[in-house]
Amino acid sequence: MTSVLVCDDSPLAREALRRAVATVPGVERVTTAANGEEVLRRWGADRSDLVLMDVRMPGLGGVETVRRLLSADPGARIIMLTVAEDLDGVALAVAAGARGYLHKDASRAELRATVTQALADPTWRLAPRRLRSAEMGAAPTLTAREIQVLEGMSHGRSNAEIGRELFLSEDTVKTHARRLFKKLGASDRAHAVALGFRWGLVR
Amino acid sequence: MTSVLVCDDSPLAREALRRAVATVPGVERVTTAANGEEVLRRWGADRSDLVLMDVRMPGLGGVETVRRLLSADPGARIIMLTVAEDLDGVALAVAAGARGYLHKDASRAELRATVTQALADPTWRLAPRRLRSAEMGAAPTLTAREIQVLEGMSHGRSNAEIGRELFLSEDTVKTHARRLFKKLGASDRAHAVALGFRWGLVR
DNA sequence: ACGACGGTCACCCAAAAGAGTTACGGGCTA
DNA sequence: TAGCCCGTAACTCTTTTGGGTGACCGTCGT
Repeated sequence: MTSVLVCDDSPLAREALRRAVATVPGVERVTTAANGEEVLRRWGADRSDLVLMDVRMPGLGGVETVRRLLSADPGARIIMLTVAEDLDGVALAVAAGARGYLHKDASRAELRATVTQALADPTWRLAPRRLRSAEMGAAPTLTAREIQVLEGMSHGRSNAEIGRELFLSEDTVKTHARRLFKKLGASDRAHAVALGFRWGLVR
Repeated sequence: MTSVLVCDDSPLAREALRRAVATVPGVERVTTAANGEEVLRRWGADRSDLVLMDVRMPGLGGVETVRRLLSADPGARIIMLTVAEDLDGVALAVAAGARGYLHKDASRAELRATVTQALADPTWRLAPRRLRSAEMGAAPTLTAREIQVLEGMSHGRSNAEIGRELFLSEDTVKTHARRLFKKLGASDRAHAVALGFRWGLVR
């Protein structure tokens, strides 16, 4: 009897989570709790295989609940739920023994994948997936020259300056620039530099 | 001989951190490394009492470096440095054994307090303080508007487009642009975007 | 051997950017 | 209250950019 406990103080979020978790293959029962106290109170009589818990809750916070739950039952598997960059909460919860965390704005698929994983592997720890939206995976390939030009741009040099530096004519630099814009899908040099940073092509 | 090792791939941040840490009472030596490999390579011959390490680094990431460093020397004390909502990194690093973390935009006082605490108490763990004030070292302070304009630039928008987006005239956007260039020491928008990334002002 | 690609360069042209300057109102602070 | 910074805006003037296009020469792989 595989059961999951969802704990969140917001009824909307709780319900949404309950429904999402219920669609995970293998999950036969999903119970909910509105706060940490409720989780602890019921844990003795009714344990679940996995707990999804909001980091930020009124009363006992998520972190304190993790601590108490684990001291009562060291085998409890807990995944924290978090909105935004709740660094403190997540870090503390993980330090306290939570297995991982999920962004609340993670996709349903994301949530299900993580829950599936956590249920399948009792030793599972921290496989926090953050959706990299669309295009991640197709890293644009710039030539060495193009990278040099992009780097020049990132150092605030004009095309003419880059040309002097690389012993090229300004026109050639412009050609490289145009080509790398195309490859990166950049609309101008500032955009190209930003994309370069985001892709890890320059620093 | 109390020594601290600062590891960050960004020369700007590294230098700023080095200077800030050097002002902590009791710290006699501050060494720096540009990447995880360097830290590990030097650790055998030259250990420090505390390591400040960027979460996000090329090559061995901060997290992997933490793992390896701790498996080599379980007593190593490490504090992660992070920009923005680097949830994955921080959570992983803490799970791997880092003692805590610091936002890169924490104030200098913040940084010093945490380093002092970590050095004073070998058992210290996770006292992540988040302060707003900013200006670590020479970190330029941009106004909200200026950041918005910089972000617009990083998305490849023209001044006119940014203006439309923010309900400003193009001329006003240009004014903000000129001012933020001055603050960042940028020679053009591409340079400004690069510096924004290097300082962690945009992503 | 042909084609694709990369590196080099040139020319034209419209649009954008950047520098300099001025200005006004609001808010905070010394 | 005077000063300073911020946000807003406009104006001028010069420089730079970016797009389009065409071209020549290697190298590589098919």
